[in-house]
Amino acid sequence: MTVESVPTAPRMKAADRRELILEAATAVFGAKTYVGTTTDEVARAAGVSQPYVVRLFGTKEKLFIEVIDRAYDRLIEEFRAVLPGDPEDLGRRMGTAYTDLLVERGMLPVVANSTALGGEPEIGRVARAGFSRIWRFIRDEAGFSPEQAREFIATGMLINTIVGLRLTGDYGDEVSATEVLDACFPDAVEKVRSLLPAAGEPW
Amino acid sequence: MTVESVPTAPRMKAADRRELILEAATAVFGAKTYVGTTTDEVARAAGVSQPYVVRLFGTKEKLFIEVIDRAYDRLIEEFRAVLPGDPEDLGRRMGTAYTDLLVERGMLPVVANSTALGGEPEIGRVARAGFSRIWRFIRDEAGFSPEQAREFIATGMLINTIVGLRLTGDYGDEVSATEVLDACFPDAVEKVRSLLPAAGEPW
DNA sequence: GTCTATATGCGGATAGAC
DNA sequence: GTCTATCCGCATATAGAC
Repeated sequence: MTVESVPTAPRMKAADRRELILEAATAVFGAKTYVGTTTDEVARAAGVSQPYVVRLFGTKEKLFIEVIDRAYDRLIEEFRAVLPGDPEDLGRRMGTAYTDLLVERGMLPVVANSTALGGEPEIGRVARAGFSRIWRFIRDEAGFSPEQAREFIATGMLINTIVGLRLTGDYGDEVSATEVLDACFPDAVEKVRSLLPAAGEPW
Repeated sequence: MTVESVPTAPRMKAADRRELILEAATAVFGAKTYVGTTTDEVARAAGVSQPYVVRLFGTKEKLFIEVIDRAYDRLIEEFRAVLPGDPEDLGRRMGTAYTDLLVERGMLPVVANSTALGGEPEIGRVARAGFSRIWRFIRDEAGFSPEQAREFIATGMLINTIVGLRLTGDYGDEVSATEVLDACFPDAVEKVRSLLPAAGEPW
């Protein structure tokens, strides 16, 4: 009986492997923040070895930069998809597109996290650029007024907060999630709740 | 000539020293996030040794928890201070109270950072509790309607984002800070800009 | 294309002196 | 009340085999 070789990742084109790792990285970075994430966790989530992650992306920072860049792109892609239709209703459709992205693990949290990292030279640059793209899209393509744009983005940031705080249940004397969510997004309560992990749970 | 003793922190009552360290910690945590901050940086910012910080607060996590708890308290204190006066104008006064807190280094960023850490068992608990206090204050003491409350908090989160992104200048092809700030808070532009560090600058 | 082994540096925390 | 010395664990990154 020969010694079985340790299960190793199946060979695959580097481009596909990159894609796979980027998805895993989005989920992990989203759950644990940029600094809180180790390249090893990303590697395990993607089913490859830690050095290979570094090998493919150079550094953890470069990996994160690709992740947030992709996330901002994805966001715009989803917004653009709901452009056709009644302009009166566009804000609502875009809001739905935003919360729908909760199913793509890490996508929203990663964007949220990036907005806290403006102080990092490289990451900050990319984060500001991503935010700019969103802003321009909303103004130019969606045709929002400054006031509408401000309102829309502010609401998105509030959703990020609810997600980040894991405001999904009732925590004793703390404010009830239902109360905040009800006040904020009466029609999205169930969706948001069902897509959030419980507090303390991994995502 | 006797050998000079290494400059050492002057003796001081532990309570005062705690306070001093908490202020330094707020600034550092605010600038570099919870995970990104080392207890050594906090110590140096406070002018004491690293082990002493740990000695006084037990762990880095406990220190951070005290920091955000204090920050949420401070926030409410400032809001409460502007309660008296024309109710029509209360929202604006509270908004001003919020942005005025930018002068207290780290205060706002630390609160923002805490909202991303709901996944951490201990920190998440405290962060949700802090957010709850704010929410209840706005509803019960300030008497905001659910819609007003939602609007007010969402705007606060947007301000946090602008601060976190360091959206303070013109970055080439990126969106101009003036454009976003103008659209968001026409009357606070100068204050916010003047209180933010430039991108890449320490805070 | 992917792994194992490993160097290296850093951060949190402890022990104990003054 | 505060410091110095230091241990230990962990995370990133490199070298090099298969």
